[in-house]
Amino acid sequence: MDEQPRLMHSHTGVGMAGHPGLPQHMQEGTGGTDGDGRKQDIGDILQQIMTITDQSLDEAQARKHALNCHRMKPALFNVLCEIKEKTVLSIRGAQEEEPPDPQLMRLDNMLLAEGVSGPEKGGGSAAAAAAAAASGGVGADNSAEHSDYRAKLSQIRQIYHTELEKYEQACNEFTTHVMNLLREQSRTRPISPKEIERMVNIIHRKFSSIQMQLKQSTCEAVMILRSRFLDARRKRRNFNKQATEILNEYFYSHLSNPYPSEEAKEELAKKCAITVAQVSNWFGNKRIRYKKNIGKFQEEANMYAARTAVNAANASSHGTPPLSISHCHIDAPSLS
DNA sequence: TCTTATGATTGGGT
DNA sequence: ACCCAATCATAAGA
Repeated sequence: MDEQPRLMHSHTGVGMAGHPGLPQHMQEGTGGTDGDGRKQDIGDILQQIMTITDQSLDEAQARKHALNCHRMKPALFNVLCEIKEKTVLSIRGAQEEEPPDPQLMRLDNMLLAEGVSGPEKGGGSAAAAAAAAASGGVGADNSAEHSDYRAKLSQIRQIYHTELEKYEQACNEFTTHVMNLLREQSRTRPISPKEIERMVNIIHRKFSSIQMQLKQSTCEAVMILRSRFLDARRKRRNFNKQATEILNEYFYSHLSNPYPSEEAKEELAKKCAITVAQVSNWFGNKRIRYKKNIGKFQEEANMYAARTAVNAANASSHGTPPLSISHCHIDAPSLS
């Protein structure tokens, strides 16, 4: 226990006043008497350092060894650690355990939803499905339509993952390095395991803040990609022929009242593999455009009327008339 | 390249 | 909430 003080005061009485290596203001203490005492100690130590010789180095080495091997050393370090722990706790307060950052959670959720941070293939399908629904593409051209989107998304995903891995690796390397360093130092200065843990936490927090930046920029990239590829207006695709025929068939066979009910819209949407909203859009467009130029659509109207008539005839010859076809108007309709 | 067709959006009305 | 009308932006055709 008394080794340390002896070491500190082994060469007492040699003041530091006027020492060439020290700036003047260091010597003119403004603190109280306690500060003066401490400065005196520091002066002693400095003086010792200045007068170190090979011999004294050996001597110090021997002393250090002796100190390390002292039977009371663990106890001393324990006490010192305890004192340190208390001061640290009083300084830092109770803000150790912070709740998970809501913004980080939001970013995580979004990345997961976009299939960037999720499992390799499964996550992507959700975004692809959303893309399909938004663009209104159907069937075969669907996959071709979004292969580009998916390629870009997976590119983002790859960059994200490699970066994340890099950060993680760097974090782990740094953490182990610091831990080793602290463990090494704990032999010569009091460091409690708790302190090491705290240091590790600090490092992790730093790295996770870097990760958050990565996540944020990834999110931005995905949003830009989405807005570019999924803006249906930009990437408008015509409905396929079959869907258009189904819609036209309904329209011309209900020319007197071309307003499908919610249920009818749903059925049409299912048949055409498009959304109900798209069905509504189609009918809205069709009605207005038909009304604007009935003449232009006359041929089309006749064609569909004839076709439905043929269908009806065929169906009735088989004994089962179609449910949906009630009547066919070839004349000008009642749109107004 | 210019024109037309077409799906989606917007704004106003009921 | 639904519709109409105008408009946008792109696809498809000439």
